[in-house]
Amino acid sequence: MCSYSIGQVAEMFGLPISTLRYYDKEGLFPELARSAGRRQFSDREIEALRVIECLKASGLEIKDIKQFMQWCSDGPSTYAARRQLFEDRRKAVEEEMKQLQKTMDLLNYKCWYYETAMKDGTEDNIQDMLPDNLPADIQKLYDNSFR
Amino acid sequence: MCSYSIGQVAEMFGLPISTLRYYDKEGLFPELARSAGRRQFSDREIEALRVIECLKASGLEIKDIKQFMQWCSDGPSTYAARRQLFEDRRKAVEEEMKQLQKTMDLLNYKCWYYETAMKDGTEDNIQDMLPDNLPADIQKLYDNSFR
DNA sequence: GTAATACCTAAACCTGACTTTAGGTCAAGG
DNA sequence: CCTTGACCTAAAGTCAGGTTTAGGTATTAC
Repeated sequence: MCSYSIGQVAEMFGLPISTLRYYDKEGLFPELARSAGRRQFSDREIEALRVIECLKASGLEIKDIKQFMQWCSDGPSTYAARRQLFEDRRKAVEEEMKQLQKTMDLLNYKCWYYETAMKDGTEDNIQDMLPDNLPADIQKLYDNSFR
Repeated sequence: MCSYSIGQVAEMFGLPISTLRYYDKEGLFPELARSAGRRQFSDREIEALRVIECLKASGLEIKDIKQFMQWCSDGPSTYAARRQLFEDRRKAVEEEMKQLQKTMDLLNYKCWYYETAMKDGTEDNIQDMLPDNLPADIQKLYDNSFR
């Protein structure tokens, strides 16, 4: 069984030590061991940290991550709840990716817009032709970013 | 030329009125007109708001969005800066999408994990076989989420 | 004329996720 | 011995991005 000090874990994950202490205080490591007052991170906590980063990236709040970690300590009776959580996060991330694609479409449109403006020396030409006589692929980018 | 009240714009964008006032206070509508003290949003501000939502979704902070809006008021001399901003945002969003894909991979792995655990009634079997004898596609999901 | 709406400002407040500060313990090295 | 380094706690501070509050104005509907 290997265990790591808080400093080693901070190094491994590129996180400040204060963040790990904060996570612990918020209940994200319900089974974290101590030796002479010092935290001893085991492989369980290393894997937990990977999941914490994933759930955070999916948009979950700390207090809900805490709930999940508690479920993990509660054993097999919480499998269904844990599975549902990951399902829900999957849906949320899918939504987020769709949103980001719309964002990307508008960014691409704007890049084209300013390239054209720089060629012309003015944006007036583009602005006037906004309705429909701009290149079909460009118009599509602009439209996609709406809905 | 049509103009909209703050209430109409809030309705159009599904935003609280207080948010629009806050954006205005932060300098996001440098050319916003007033009539008898009331804000009059024109098509310029409507388009600005679309861009604000896009830049926000790309991860840009309010103070940097303000800078961009200022550039827009400053005329053609800022075309290059504006273009560069959108380029940079495009890169940032690309990165974010890659990150989200890794997140998605781990979420998918975890969904499979708990489905299997529920079939088996325990997660011990899965945990023990973590190294390499799990289905290749599943192992890949787990690995992908690392780097 | 008076009451309901829709707007206005400045300033205080809120939330989540950390970070910083101040003061303390403990083990190893010179 | 005593100092350095790595750890500890509780509590206060920070920051972005708003939201709420308190008090006021102007227009419209009866």
